[in-house]
Amino acid sequence: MKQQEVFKAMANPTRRAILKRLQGGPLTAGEIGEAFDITSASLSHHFAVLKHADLVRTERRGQHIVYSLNSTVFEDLARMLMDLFPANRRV
Amino acid sequence: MKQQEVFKAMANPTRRAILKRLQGGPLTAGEIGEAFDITSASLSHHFAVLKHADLVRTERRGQHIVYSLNSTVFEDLARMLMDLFPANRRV
DNA sequence: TAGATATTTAGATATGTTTCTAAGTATTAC
DNA sequence: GTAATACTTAGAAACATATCTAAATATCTA
Repeated sequence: MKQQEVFKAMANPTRRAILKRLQGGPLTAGEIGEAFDITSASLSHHFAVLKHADLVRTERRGQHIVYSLNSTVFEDLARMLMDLFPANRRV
Repeated sequence: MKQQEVFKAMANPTRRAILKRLQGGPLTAGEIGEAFDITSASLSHHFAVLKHADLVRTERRGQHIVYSLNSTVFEDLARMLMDLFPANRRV
C-alpha cells in the first residue's frame, strides 16, 4: 500500500464521496459525476488521484469507463490504523 | 469524529510519524521534536492540527506540554473505513 | 469517414499547506 | 522581579492542490 497516496486521496471530501457512491457497486465516470456540481475535468482529476492510490480500479466498457472500489486497500488501511493505536494491538 | 480534520491530519507524513512516536506512550513536545529535522514552530503547527482532529490529547506538566494518543478516534476511523468497503460490512 | 458522446489531458488561476524567522506566553529557578 | 527553558502564535515565502476552460483522445453509430 502506498500509504502517502492513500491518505492524500482520502483527505478530500469529494473523493471520499466518490468512494461512497461506489459502495453500491461499479459506476461509470458519468454516473458518478451526476452527484457532483463540478466539471468532468475536475472529476477526472479526482479519479486519477484515487486510481494512483489504488483505491479504485477501472475498466473500459465501450465509450464508458467503469470505476469500482478496490477493497483490499481499504482493508490494509484499516489494519494500519488499528496497528497505530496501542490499546489492543495484535502485532 | 470530525472526519475531514482527521483525514487531513493523517495526510501528512510528519504528523503520521508523530503519532507513531506516541505509540510508546506520552511524550513532551520537545521529546517528540528530537526525532525531526524541523523547527519547533513547525512542529507546533503539526501538533495543533493533530489536536484539532482530536487525534492527540495534551496536558501541561510544568514547563512541558505532554502529548498522548487519543485511541478512540483511531478506532472510529478504522471502523469508518471498514464500513466504507462493501465486502463484509456489519452495518 | 464524419459526427456525437464519454472521458482525459494541458494550462491557468485561486486557494490551502508547510515551513521558516521573529516575537509572544507560561513556568521554573534564582 | 529577571533570566532561562519550553512551547505557541504571527506573518511571510515556497510549494501543492482544486478547480476551471479549452483542446485532445477513444469509442460508437450512421
